Amino acid sequence: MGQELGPVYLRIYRALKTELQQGDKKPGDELPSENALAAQYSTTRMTVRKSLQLLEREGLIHAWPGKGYYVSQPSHDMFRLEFREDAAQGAASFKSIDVIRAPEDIRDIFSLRPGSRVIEICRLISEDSGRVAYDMKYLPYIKGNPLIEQEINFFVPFPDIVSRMVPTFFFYTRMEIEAALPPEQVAFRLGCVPADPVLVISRYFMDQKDACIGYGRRYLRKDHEKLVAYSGYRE
Amino acid sequence: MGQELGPVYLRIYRALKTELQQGDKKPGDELPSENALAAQYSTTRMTVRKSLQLLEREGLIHAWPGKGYYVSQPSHDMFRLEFREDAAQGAASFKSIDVIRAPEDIRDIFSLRPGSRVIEICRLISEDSGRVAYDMKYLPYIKGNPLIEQEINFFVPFPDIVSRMVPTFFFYTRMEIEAALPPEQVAFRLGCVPADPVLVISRYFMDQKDACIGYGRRYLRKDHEKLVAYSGYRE
DNA sequence: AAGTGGTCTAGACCACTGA
DNA sequence: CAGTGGTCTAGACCACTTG
Repeated sequence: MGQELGPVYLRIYRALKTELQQGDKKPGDELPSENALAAQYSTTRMTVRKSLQLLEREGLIHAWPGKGYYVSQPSHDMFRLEFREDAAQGAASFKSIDVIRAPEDIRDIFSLRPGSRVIEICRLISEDSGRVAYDMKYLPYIKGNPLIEQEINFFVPFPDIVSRMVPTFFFYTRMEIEAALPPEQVAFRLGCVPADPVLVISRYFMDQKDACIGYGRRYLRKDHEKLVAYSGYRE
Repeated sequence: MGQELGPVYLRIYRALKTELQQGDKKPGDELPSENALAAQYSTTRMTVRKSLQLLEREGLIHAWPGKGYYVSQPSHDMFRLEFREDAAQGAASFKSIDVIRAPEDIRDIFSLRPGSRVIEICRLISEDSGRVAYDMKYLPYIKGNPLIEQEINFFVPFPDIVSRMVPTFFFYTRMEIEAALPPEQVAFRLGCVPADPVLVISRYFMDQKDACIGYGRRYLRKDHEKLVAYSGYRE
């Protein structure tokens, strides 16, 4: 027999999870009650509850007060997607950082008046195989904020830069993913023809009042890098 | 003052969360110890722990055994993406369901021998504004499995159909998102020209042994429907 | 009425960090 | 060393479901 290691609540958790993995229990089936499990493992309800809460958090089971615990029907429509600012192996060749008059689309995003200025940061990401992505980021320009200017020169992740602009770190990011033909300039910089579709990934950093405080857009060449997401129980 | 409702651990949780939202505490700052909070709220450590675990699960704070609790630096590179089988308002006009000899790409996905057959389900999704998406789904064909044939005619979500094929409900989905030009047939059915890029969303349903047990591919017209994902603390 | 999960108490021992 | 979080115990009362 394998050694039973670690805290009691983890041993119970693993035992129950194994039962579910092996198909001994199907969605809709009832689990033993907390009291039954406590007796079975010679422990108390509080310890058993900890095991069950773990399974519940993973979406494997759910509690029905007054009745018992039941195996859940797993959902496969919520996905986890990882998108890192700095491509893992990608060499990020710096392109430009400027204060410019905001183009109309950027003005709309930040709700700025015509003529307002924004900070624009452009980068080209390359790998061994060639150019992979072109990245544009925008921040509202606030006079006399040298902090930002200094830090932008270093490789501080964009979310962290955005974070300095708000009084609290409570903000969220909305990502939009679409397919498009690249603007001529972008195609040129990516070294592909404008008829080649690219993946466009937009990120809107929104504060608690749903105002946009940072915006980034990345063009991904279709022949490199895919976006990957997962749902369910990946080992 | 607003009424303080609900269990004690939720009141403590809300009080602490409000402090974080208002920026009273910044990432890296230390929180009061469990004992201090228990005294402050005239309760016990176990109750306070429950509040803190909630915040910890949300990624807002982390515990450092032997030291204390600290406000976390939130990460903005893990996103939540919702992808529903049946477009919310989209009228799913049924197109075809057939048993066919697997094309080479599908054979590779399922690791099938040449000549093997698969079930192919095609659907065209339309909205008021017009055709939005074209959907292809594949399952290995297993003789004498009338269950599947019967159920496929109804609008059972694909993950649930796939679920019947495995002894346990433990499987995961891998999604790949890319930009591409649509194959001629797909462009025709979507009512767009082949030079118009589309979003291609592939889903691989994988069992515990990393074998593919179901595959779906959706072509999304670029002028409709974007994929949207979120990270961080959305209210 | 008996059993269930949800909450809560008032202790306990442990391994760990810091002064 | 005193203080911290991590685990665990042996009770308790409540609202709820079921027979």
